[in-house]
Order: sequence, then structure tokens, then C-alpha cells
Amino acid sequence: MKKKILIHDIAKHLGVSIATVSLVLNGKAREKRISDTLAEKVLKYVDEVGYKPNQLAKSLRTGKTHVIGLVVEDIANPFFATIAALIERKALARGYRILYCSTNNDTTKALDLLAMFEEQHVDGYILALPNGVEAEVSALVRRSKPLVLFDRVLPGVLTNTVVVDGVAGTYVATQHLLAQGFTTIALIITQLEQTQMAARQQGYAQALREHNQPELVQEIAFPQEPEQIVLAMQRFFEAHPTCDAVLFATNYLGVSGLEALGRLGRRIPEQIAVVSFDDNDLFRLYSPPVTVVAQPMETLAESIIGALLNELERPGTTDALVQIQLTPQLVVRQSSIRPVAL
Amino acid sequence: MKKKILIHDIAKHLGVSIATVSLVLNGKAREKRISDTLAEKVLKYVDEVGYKPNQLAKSLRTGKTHVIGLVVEDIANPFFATIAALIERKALARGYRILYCSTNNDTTKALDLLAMFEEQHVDGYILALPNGVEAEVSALVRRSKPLVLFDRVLPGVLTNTVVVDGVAGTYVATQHLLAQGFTTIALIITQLEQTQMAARQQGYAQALREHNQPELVQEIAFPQEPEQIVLAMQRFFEAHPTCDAVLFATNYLGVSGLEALGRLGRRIPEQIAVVSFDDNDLFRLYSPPVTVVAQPMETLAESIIGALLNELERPGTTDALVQIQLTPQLVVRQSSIRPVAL
DNA sequence: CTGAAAGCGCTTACAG
DNA sequence: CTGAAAGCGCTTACAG
Repeated sequence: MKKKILIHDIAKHLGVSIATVSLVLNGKAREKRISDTLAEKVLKYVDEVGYKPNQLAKSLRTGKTHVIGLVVEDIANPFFATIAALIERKALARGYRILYCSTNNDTTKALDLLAMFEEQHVDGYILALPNGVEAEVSALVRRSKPLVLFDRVLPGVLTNTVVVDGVAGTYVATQHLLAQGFTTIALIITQLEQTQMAARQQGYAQALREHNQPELVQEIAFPQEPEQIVLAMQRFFEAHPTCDAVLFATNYLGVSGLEALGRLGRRIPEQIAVVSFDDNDLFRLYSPPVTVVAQPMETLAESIIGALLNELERPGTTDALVQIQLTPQLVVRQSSIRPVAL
Repeated sequence: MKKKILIHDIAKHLGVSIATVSLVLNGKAREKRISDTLAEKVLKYVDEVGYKPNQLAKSLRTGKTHVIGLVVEDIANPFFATIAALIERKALARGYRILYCSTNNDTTKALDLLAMFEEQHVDGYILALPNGVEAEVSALVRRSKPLVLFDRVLPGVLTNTVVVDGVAGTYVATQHLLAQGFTTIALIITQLEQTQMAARQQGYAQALREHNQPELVQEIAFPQEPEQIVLAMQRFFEAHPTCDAVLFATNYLGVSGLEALGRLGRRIPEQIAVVSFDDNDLFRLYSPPVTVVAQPMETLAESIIGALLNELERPGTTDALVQIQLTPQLVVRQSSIRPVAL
């Protein structure tokens, strides 16, 4: 068990001062007029003995941890898992680590996580939060903490945001269903109080309004076992036998929806057409393949990390907010194509 | 913007010493014979002003960060995403945060991550690693770092492990296929050098050997685009038209396999029976539903975090290693049932 | 219980 | 460039 080597040991061995070693390691050799020869000697020896500065001490002194706090709704949700994987890779490439947590849409848990991240002195925040935490996030903004909200924003909180245009997404999807000739189009949605869901409802409502068609919206309460969600949907479809198309507002509703329709023995798209927000393996490989409103995952992740790094590495200036809205893409598959033979 | 409050401010305001405040906050009031009245006064005021000790300073002093480093193969893989979600929840409940990273099965990246975690002074490690990092992990073990390997272990590294019995998993699955009367059973697998994959191959080989059936194993190189994997499988199935059953050794191989069989127009299970390791929504809802070897996710997560906390909170004693092997469960669905009418 | 102090391992302004 | 020192914000042994 080798003893932990300290900056002091480096300095002593090389016969230079601690300050010299520290300055060289922090790239301030030139600035502080340390000769290149000496700087190289230091770097060479540091590399040789594998000296790594104690990050805790460094962080305590500088106030920087190079850790980013990532809050998602649920890391087991494919949308968030994919985004997390992409963000992690991009952050790591820029020298930042990710401390992550899931809120499971619980406001209390979200507040705890924000407090915890603060205690850990994360350098920046990437957040997909439930409502009810506006005051705390505003406080972070006020204190100029680097921060990006994604997926959904918070009413009244003015900060950096990266979202996907939910209105356009469901508008286009609903138009598509109408164009196919479906007449009774249901929207199954959850957490309407969240901005991304409100947007998805709006796009749906707008398209129907333009065609003078009535809305048929079923909201499903969120924190529930999948089985409960499936049962709720079974009840809904049984109560609405004339419904000939359905739009699921998010991936896990789509999955539960397919399960519910399967149990009821409804044939897709002959008896009911299906479209879901978010793409994944299941929708692509299902029989029939499911039409989806796909979010641009790569661009989303790139925009999020870009916006945050912009804040993290700004030279302390007052810069404009970054507010990005990306456009989702309708991927038409068989589940929403009206059969030719009626 | 409120000024950060320090332990010194608390002490001054209450007219007590810093030591008193610190001892009370660390639950050493009784031990240090501080009166309950005073202790309560301190706690009350601390709560009132919302004082939170600076964790960096605390960590620098105590050497404890209450952060656990979690290394997975890929957080976007449903198996790892699910495990991560469960571990995170259980760790948080015990006061630990999770710093996570994906290796994508890249040995160099894995080494970087281990170094990074060490720099961050994580208290403990939960690791699913690629091969080639045995020396570094052994070094951690030698230095008594709390550590648990899961999913796969490392040859020659003696430490805490939590794995699922891969031999039993594929043995039972293969037996099932044989019992159904399938004769040419292929195994599609990857990374045979990893212990969990080697075990899965073993179980398959053993079952076939007992029935004097030949093996038909196709290994797929891992770090590949999904599309490349699908194409490789298409080639395999075309090259082996007599193959009437296939066992996929892990979830993403199963997903790609369904895609490949779909493109080739092979009917399941009429033309080919399918079983995959790992369960997920896709396998459950696919037409036909796919038979799987399901890992006990909850128990797995519970065992992992339990083993680690056991190390983290032991009173510095020499305790026995924890080596847990859980049994997977064969969930028989339609994809592997031989059609009655031939 | 208090008070003063050392120490965790760094960074950095300062005088020379 | 060096050397001595302060300071980041804690914890804890020590003398009283």
C-alpha cells in the first residue's frame, strides 16, 4: 500500500517551492514567469510518480468541484436513460462528472435532491423537475448558479432551457390521424400541470379544433404501478368503444397502452390507430410497428450540455439566456395507417 | 442573496464554542457530556437558520464523502438503467449519493473512471467492469476500499460479488427448448471473455451435451452500432436455415435478434423459437411474447447495496467477503412453445 | 462544557 | 522564481 503522495513531496524532491508546483499544474507557469525548463521538469516528475492533487482540498479552496448535478424523473425510463447516457459522455469529455438522481416526480424528493446537490457543491445543474420547486430553482438562478432546465420548464422561472416543441409534436401527430380519416381521437396523458404535457395537450386540442372535432382526453395520475395504469386504460377504452385512434403523450403511457389494448383484444390499426410520443425499440419492433413523435435525442443532449458549459466556462460575464426549442419528428409506421379495405 | 452561514456564526450567536456545535451536530453530545438542554438549543437554532455544514470541508477533514461510485456498462441499457434506479433509491435512503459512469465496455475508459472515482474520494464502489482492469481493482481491494462487483466478476480478483447464476439460466432455457422438441438450437452471445457470458455459454453447452446435441454458437463483437449487430444476425440466420431455435445471451442481442428475424420474415415460433436473457417491456409485449430468463432485479439491487453498506459501515473489523449468486427465472411465453400442428 | 489550536491538502497573493 | 503564510470550513484532541 503506497503512501499517498502530496504536493509537498513533489516540491521537496525537486527542490522547488510548493507554489511553483501548484502554478505549473494549474497552467499558470507562463503567467507567473516560470521557465519552460522548470515547468517541464515538474510535469515530468508529477507524471512519473503519478501524483494526483486531492480534489477535495482543491475544491474546498477553489470552490469548483467539476461535478454536474443531473436530476431526471426516473433513470429507468428509456427517455431519461438515453439522455443521461449522452449527457454523461459529453460531460466527461469536457472534464465534468455526473452526480445523478431521480425524483420520481415527487416534489419533496426533488427539493431534497436540490439541497443535496448544493451541499455537494456541484458546479452546475441539469434539471427535469416536477412542479412545486419554483422558489428553490429561482433562488439558484438568483445566485447565478449555472443551470439548465430540460424536458419541462417551470412556470415563472426565467433561466436556460432546452425543450422539445410538444405543441408541434402532437399537432402534427393529430393532423396525421385526421388525414387518415380517424374521427374519434383520444389523448391519454399525465401530469397536465407540467409544461411539456400541457404543450402536448395543446397541440392535440388545436388540431382537433381546426377540424371541428371534439376532444377526448384521459389524464392518468402518475405515481402508480404500471399495472394500475394498464387497468385505468382498459377501463377507458371499454368506456369509449367508438374511439378509433389514440395518442399516448409519453413513452410509458404508450407501453401501458399497448398492453391494455392487447388485453382487450383490439386490433391495431383496424379497430384503433395508435401513436405515441417518444421512440424506442418496443414501438419500432411491435406488431404493427407504432407511429411515434420522436424527440431528437442527440441534439437534445448536445444542446443541454452546450448550454451548461457555456455558463460554466463563461468568464463571469453577463450573458444572454439560452432558450432552445427543438422540433420533434413524426415517424409514421403501420399502427396509424388506416387500412384500405374497410 | 443570503450569505452562507458557517459553524462559527452558529457558535457566536448561541454563545457556545465551535466544538460544542460540531459535536452536537455529529451526535457526540452524550459521549462528550454535553447537556441535553444545550444540545437541543443548538439543534433548534441550526434548524431555524437552515445551517448545513460544508460537505467539502467535512470530507477533507474526515475522509468520508458519502458518495458511491457506480460503474455500469451502459446506462441506456435497460438492465443497467433499472439496476441503477433501484440502487440509487436504496443508497439515498441510507444517506449516500451516486456518482455514475458508463464504460461502454472500453477498458481504457474503465480505468479512467476508476481513477476519477478515486480522485473524487468516493467512499465505495459498485462495479460492472470489462476485463483488463484486474490489477487496478485488486489494488483497491488490497487498500481495503469498500467494493462490490456485480453482473460479472473479474478473474483472479477476490472480493465481494453479487451475480446471477448464468449457467443455471441458460441451462434451464436450453432444457426447455429441447423439451419442446427443437433440435438445432443456436446461442447468440457476445464478449465471451466476460464471466457472466462465459457462464451463459456453459449452461447452454451443458444442456446440449446431456442430450448429445451439437452446439451452434455465434459470438457478436460488442462495440458496434445496433444496425451492424442486426446485419450480423441476418447473415447468421441465412447461413443456418436449419436452426429452429435461438437463445440470445443478453437483452440487446435479443432486441436486435427480433429485428433480424423480422426482416428475414421468419415466423416465431413456427419457423424458429426464441428465448432471450433479461426481461423487458418489449419481450413481454412482442407478438408473440418472448420467453425470457429474467434476473431478479429487486433482489439484485438489494444484495448489491446491502453488501456495500456492510463494508461501509462495518466498525473497521476484518469481516468475511460477501459472495452472492442469485437464481434467474425462466418465464415461458409463446415464442418458445412448439406449435401443436406441424 | 469552553477556547485555542492543529490539521485535512490544496491555491494564491505577497514580499523578497 | 522561492518561502512563508493565509485561508477554504470543518473535526477533534487537549488543557482548563
